Amino acid sequence: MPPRAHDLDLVDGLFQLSFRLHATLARIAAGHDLSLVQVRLLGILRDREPAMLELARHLELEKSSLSGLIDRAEKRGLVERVPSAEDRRAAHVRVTPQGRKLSRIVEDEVTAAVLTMVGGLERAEREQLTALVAQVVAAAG
Amino acid sequence: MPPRAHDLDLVDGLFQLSFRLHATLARIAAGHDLSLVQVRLLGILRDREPAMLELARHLELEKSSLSGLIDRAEKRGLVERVPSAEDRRAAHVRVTPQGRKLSRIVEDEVTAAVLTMVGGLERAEREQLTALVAQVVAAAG
DNA sequence: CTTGCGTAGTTCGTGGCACGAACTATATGG
DNA sequence: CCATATAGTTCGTGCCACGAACTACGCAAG
Repeated sequence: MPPRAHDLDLVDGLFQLSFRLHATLARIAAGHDLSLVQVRLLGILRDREPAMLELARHLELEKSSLSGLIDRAEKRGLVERVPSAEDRRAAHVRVTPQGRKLSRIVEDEVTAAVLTMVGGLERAEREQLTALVAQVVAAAG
Repeated sequence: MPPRAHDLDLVDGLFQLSFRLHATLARIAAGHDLSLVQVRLLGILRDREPAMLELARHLELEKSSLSGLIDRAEKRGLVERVPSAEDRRAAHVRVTPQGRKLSRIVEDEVTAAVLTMVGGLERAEREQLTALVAQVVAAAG
C-alpha cells in the first residue's frame, strides 16, 4: 500500500522544516565557533554529568568519536572530565561555567530565531503545533 | 521581553522532532553508505541539473566543498558533471540512473519510517500538522 | 583587438568528525 | 588466580567543510 499524497506532503513538510531548523541552529552555532554536535553535547550536559559511555549512547556516537569530541571541547574549556567514584575505568563529563554560559547564549539566539520563524502563526495555531509535535515526539519514544 | 513558557515548549518540541527526523534519515542513509549531505544532494538533483555554483548555494556550501562532494559522488557513479552550453567555465550536475534508483530507495524507507512516527495521530491531526508545518516553512522563505 | 577585472570551478592545506581496530587499565565471576 | 568483559584512549582512515591560491573563461571599456 503506497503512501497517500497527503501523507507525502506531511513527510516533505516535516523534512523541510527540519532542515530549516538545523540550518538555523548550525548558522548560529557556527557564529560562536560551535558545531552541531558540540551544541548537542552542551545541551545534554545542561542538567546531568553522564559517564562517557552513557553520553556516547545519547549522542549515538562510537566511544572513540566521543573521546575526540570531549578532547576538543575540553581543550576549549567548555567541559571537563571527572573521574568516577564508582568505577575507576570510567569518567563523567561536566560542563564548565564557560561552557554553560556559551550554551545559554546560543540557546537564546536560537529560540529568538525560531520564534520569528513561527511568528506568522496565531496563538492558537502555535499551541496546536506544540501539542501535535509533542505527541509525535512522545510516541517516538 | 523573554519568551513565554508555552513558546519555549514549541521551540523545544520542534528541535526534538527535528533531531529525531535527522537521526532517522542519517541512519537509513548510512545503511546505504550515504551521508546526509549526499542524500540532500540527490534530493536536489531529482528534478533539476543545476550548475555547480547554483548547487553550492542550495546546499549552503563553499565552492571548494561542493567540488569535493561531487568528486566523491561521481566516483561512486551517483552523479555526473555535464559541461555547460552557455558558459565554458561552468559545469552542471546530473544524477545518474544509479543515483536516482538509490535516492528512491532511501526516500521510500524514510517515508515509511516517518509515517510510522506520525502514526499515532488521527487523520485530521495529520492534516492539521501538515498545514501548520507548511505555513511555517512558507513564511521562512 | 587588448587589457583589466570578475567569475566558475579545481586543488591544496588544515582541522573537525565519525568509524573500527588495537590497546591499557579496571571490573567481575568462577 | 585466571579468563573474560568492559570503559575509555589512541591510531589510521576517509568524509567533509573552510579559505587561499590557481586556471580557464567571460565581459566591458578603451
